[in-house]
Amino acid sequence: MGRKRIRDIRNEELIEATIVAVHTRGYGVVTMAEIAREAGASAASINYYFGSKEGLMEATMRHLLNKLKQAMIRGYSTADTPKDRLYAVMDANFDDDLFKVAQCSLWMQFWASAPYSPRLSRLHRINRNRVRSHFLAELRRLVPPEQLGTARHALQGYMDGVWLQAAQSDVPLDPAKARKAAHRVVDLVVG
Amino acid sequence: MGRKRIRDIRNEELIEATIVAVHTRGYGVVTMAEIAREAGASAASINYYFGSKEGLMEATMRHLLNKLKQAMIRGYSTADTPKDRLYAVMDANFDDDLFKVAQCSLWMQFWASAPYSPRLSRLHRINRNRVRSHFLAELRRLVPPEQLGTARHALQGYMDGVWLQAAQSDVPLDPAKARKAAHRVVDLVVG
DNA sequence: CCAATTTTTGAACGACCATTCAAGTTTCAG
DNA sequence: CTGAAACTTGAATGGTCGTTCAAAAATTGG
Repeated sequence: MGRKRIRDIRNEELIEATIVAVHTRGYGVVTMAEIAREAGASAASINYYFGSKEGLMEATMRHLLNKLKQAMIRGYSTADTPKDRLYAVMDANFDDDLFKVAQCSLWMQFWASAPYSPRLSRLHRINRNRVRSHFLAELRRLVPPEQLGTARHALQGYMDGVWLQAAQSDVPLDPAKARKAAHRVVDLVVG
Repeated sequence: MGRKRIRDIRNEELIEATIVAVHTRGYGVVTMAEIAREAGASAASINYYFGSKEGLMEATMRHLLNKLKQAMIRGYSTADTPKDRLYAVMDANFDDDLFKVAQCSLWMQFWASAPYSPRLSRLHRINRNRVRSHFLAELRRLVPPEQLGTARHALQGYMDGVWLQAAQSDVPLDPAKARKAAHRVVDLVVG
């Protein structure tokens, strides 16, 4: 099992380097060599670990999706009322660990290229459905049935929109502020 | 002036082909040859008209931004109350001419790559500021000052979010339905 | 119909890049 | 200590793509 350690360490280093490199150079144009330099490794060693550039990208996306999932679980564990759980869904997306410019940027770029990669679009769809059903489950208890679709649409759209803007920010983000703003939008929508 | 005609016709044809090709293949990987084939022309002739690939992309973006601007002006001309003008801003973004999968897709991909191209990011910033100030101008008359920021944020975020989702759709969009939904969100936010 | 201008394109060029591979270096179980 | 397994990398490979350019084709004004 000692054998597995190095692989795990390298994986994480390379994924972190990927996040930084994709953010600074752009998903479409970043090269293996640039990612490798960011990680202090060689392009060949990335292929040794991830098989290909696409494999690296998929692994990086999985890493981010997992962060989101963990934040969601963490939030749910201390939320008792439907509205608190609605807040929790929002808070997970604006978690301190997730709501950073580089990560929002990466997220958006994965999003933009997901339709052209079966491996990425699958991840994307799974995540989107999970968020959607969380929203619906809580909203069902908070708004009349005829407003359900509109409310879900408004909240999920808002979330996406904020990430989109965050990705373009040239100053560090303020996750706590974003959560406050999100709560106010929730209040606006569910009354 | 007969001299200008051919150039204009070709420009439009090539831009339309660009929209289709970028949508089907992805901004990051589409090639000049693919765009040319879509337009029934050669890659070399695109350079003759637009100078470079980036020039073509900028021209295509300008084309879409102009469509949005026209739709906005059209909507404003028949809106009398602040709320009607707020509807009009939304309606412009979900105009029959604009709210199509290929165009939403293109829009989003431009968005994702704007930070890495000075020419594109300039266009992006200008458009974003125009939409923002339209929202603020109308909202000022509809919500109390302390809710102004939240309301603007919620509506603009919603708009972006819907485009984002529309870009991933695998069925044709229904602009009229999108406008109705947007109106309901506006009602939800400004009461 | 002619010459000048505009438009089109095939082919060539030059640069770039993901991936592979053979040859090294490091790590570690026994 | 030792040999095998894990890890690393520089260089080579094969391919792709944007751009250029010279020459051909089409258009236009006179």
